[in-house]
Amino acid sequence: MSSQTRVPRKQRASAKIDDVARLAGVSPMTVSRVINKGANVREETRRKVEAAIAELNYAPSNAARILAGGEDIRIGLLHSNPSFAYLSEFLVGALEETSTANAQLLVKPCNEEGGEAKAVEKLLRTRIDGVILPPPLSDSPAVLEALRHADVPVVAVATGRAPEWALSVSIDDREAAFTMTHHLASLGHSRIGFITGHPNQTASAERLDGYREALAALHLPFDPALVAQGYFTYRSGLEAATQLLDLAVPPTAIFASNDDMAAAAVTVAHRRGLDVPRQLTVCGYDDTALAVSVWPELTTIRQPTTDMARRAVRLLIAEIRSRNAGTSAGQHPHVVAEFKLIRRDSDAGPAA
Amino acid sequence: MSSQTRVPRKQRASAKIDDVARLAGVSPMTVSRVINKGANVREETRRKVEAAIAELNYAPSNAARILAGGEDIRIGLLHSNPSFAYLSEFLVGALEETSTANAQLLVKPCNEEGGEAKAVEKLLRTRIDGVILPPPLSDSPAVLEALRHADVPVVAVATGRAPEWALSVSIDDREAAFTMTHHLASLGHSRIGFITGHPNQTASAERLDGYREALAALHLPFDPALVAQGYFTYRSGLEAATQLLDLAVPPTAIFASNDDMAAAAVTVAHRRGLDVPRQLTVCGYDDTALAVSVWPELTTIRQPTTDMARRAVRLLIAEIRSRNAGTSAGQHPHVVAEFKLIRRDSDAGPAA
DNA sequence: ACGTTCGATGGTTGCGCTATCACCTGAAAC
DNA sequence: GTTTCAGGTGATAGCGCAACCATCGAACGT
Repeated sequence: MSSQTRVPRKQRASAKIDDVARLAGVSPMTVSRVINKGANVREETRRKVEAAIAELNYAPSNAARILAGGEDIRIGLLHSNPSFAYLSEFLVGALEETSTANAQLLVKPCNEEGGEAKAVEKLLRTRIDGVILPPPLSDSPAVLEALRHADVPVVAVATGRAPEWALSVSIDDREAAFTMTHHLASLGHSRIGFITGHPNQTASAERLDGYREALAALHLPFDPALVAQGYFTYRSGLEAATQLLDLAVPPTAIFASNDDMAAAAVTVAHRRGLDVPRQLTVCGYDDTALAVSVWPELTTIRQPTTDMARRAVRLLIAEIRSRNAGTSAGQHPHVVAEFKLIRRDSDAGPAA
Repeated sequence: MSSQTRVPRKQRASAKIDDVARLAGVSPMTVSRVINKGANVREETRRKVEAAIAELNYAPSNAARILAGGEDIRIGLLHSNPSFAYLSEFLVGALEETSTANAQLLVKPCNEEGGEAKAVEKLLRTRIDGVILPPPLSDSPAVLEALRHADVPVVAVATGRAPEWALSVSIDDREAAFTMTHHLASLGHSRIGFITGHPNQTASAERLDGYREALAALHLPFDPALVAQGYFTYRSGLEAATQLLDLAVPPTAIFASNDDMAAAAVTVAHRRGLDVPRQLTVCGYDDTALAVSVWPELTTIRQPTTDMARRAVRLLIAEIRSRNAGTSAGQHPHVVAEFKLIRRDSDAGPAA
């Protein structure tokens, strides 16, 4: 009835697709095509449109895109307190990939020991299309089980033995430990001590296996006394290294399952007046910031953490898409990333 | 003309606002009101709607909300490589806050020395409403200048001297250093060595000032020989500590401007057969993971990093909103967070 | 020469939500 | 008893974009 002149709701300063279309002298639809895949657009038209986009500094509205039928992928990332240093590299990679894929990343801490299932439940209540699990959560039976129960796609990262039903991205811990052990042997060491990781992380066993396999391959004897139990903490490394160096015939090299424990081994050596690496070689694993915050800087194994996070996100998104399309092949890819032995100053041949 | 039955575009499994409305027997608009602020809705109606929401497990579509006139805040976070451990705590806080505020966080590395301005430019090209700068970028004149030029709201975090035109969140470095120095003196130390931070980070000077002020307040002499230049790196800490301990009358305590350098000081002490803390007290700053990855664990100053990130985001969003509303008061709040002296095992009274 | 096909383009519609205003009730005010 | 007003509620109209046809011209075949 009334010819009311409603006030416009807002004045987004930024250009919209119609502005671009007008400037380029085409329809909005054509602009959309140029932005998206650009299929079936004449070269000349495309150029005009692109020029218009550049001139107006146009950036499509994500919200509108999603609303108009684009997908809206939401990925949850659960993390627990340990290894903040690792987490940040991981987050950066995940964030990067989710933003280029136009997905949302929801980061949730999952700290309390018993509250894991609860944290999962809480996360899932917000409609999550997939979950990405960095270590050590990627090994947590409670979390894994809760997620499996919810039938949500999951990527387990850097775990030694990912569940079959999940996706995974990891390095070959066994091979990495093999490589490091081989490296130490090639330096001339034959009594190589090993400090294990926490028994509830599957990677720990893999690393130990790699150590043993290398020994076997090199026809070196495996001496159980040279394997000391550690728990990935500095403190446990202190004890393990002490135990190893207290041996009647102590090792000439110690390979620790992470950098914290390697740093601890260095400390123990120094306290005993042992020069590293002249009198004792010490190697770590993970290449965390600690590896270069210690003197001498640690020879260690580096995982491409940021890149692994990126890959994990990509894997997850692919799985989500194929699920949505009903194309889920029931395949669960397990990606193996390349590790790298980083040689620094903590290794040398055995003392004469 | 044609009574074509268009195929529906997609079948979002999840409930929409209309479903809730129908179930609750009200209009979508009422549901919207309940979701948002709930102003002018009868208590009974609200309850019905809430029940319907719960039953359908309804979650509003962000995209639709934004599109329908909600704000769409995009915050950029620039970071450079140093102190990955810090970054991750920071990221977690920032992510948390942006997601509850329904804003987007765009994380961009800014590594190359000269490419800072370029990184800023690249970030700004994507329509950014504000930028959050963790250290050490919060002290980078190049970055700051580029941002100021672009007239974008900025929060500088953990900088000693934030530009007036920007927002900031930091602890009072001067007071923190004062507190630590005071603590050492109260333990009985009167010759307290100090290792400075990198001269291009403004917090360094603040910390030194705090040290000097505490000395003055305690009527202890200030001896320039007890101040050694460091650069926040482990290596520089090694040199600085060596210099300090080589003094004819060496200090009985060393206060380093960060944990890395404190760890280095511990190493130097150990190499000289000095027991820490029995024969030398060493204290750090920042409470990074390193502080507890070293033996003895470091007494240090802890910044509430995660919380500071949260606050920074909140500050930025408030500023963006008031700008959008044209209410920008020209005020630039500078929030001061609470630090905490964390006492661990690296300090004790001076040797008798 | 004329129909056929296909590539390029445009018009229309609607994604799910909220701003706006109209409306409708009941209670207080006259 | 009627007016007034406020609080509660509903109807309508987009937000900016992309899916879905429709269309139109040109290259192609016979």
